[in-house]
Amino acid sequence: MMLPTQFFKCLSDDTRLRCVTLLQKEGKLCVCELTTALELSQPKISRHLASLRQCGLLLDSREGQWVFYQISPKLPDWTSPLLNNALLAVELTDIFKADLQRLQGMENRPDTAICC
Amino acid sequence: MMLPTQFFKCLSDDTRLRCVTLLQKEGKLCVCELTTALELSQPKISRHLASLRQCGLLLDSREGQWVFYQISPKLPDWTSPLLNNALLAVELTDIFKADLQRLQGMENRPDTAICC
DNA sequence: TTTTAATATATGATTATCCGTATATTAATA
DNA sequence: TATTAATATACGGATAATCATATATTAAAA
Repeated sequence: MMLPTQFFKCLSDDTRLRCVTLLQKEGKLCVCELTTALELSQPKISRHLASLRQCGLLLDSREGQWVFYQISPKLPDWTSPLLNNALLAVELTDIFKADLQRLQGMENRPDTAICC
Repeated sequence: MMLPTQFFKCLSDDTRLRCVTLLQKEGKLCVCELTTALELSQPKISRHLASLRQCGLLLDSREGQWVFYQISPKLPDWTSPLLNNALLAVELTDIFKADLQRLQGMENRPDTAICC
């Protein structure tokens, strides 16, 4: 079960906060989308996603060669307003704006590739 | 200036989260009140309060032999809803309830002692 | 079946965090 | 001024977090 301190620890690292808020904004993203958006190494992204999955904050689902992550729908109720306010705070930062822009400018995104 | 990750790091430790939420609830408390409420050693409490003051989350003010701490009024706007929701989450926990009860049951609290 | 793309994990090193204990500082009081 | 109460800090050790690099796994495609 998720405890408040554990929840805040999840958001206390730059890489993790950027992943979580981007997922909060976009709903569902695969590892390579996050890697591109954040401009960080794949192992670094995977490692942080694994820790977020292990503590129950994120849910993963494999679709073919891609693994998609999303905010877990099973989180306790008190997390929801905190996640919303975290996103509102982070959206103000230049780092987040740049992450979102790189994501939207990314070519060959798996979601769009599937429908072609 | 306070950044989101730094803010969450402040709340990612049990001792700090208990102090911050108790201050959020009670407005202003001195070190010995927090030490009594949390049943932790004075140096441990002081060390965490110092780190919270250094990053700008708390404000301290000396009144005679006591040093009072409170949530800083100079925090950026995005912190306010996060602090409110953090309190709502923490208030549900047994640890917080016990902290509050010990605080309210404390004898010779400096605030009340002053008006005698 | 070989190869390639996407993702995960293992390893070892570095750094950060947290703690208990001892001691210093500050202000009030005797 | 000596003492006491409240608070802060210094020190050393233990534990945890983070990272870069290398390698393993999984699924698709050639």
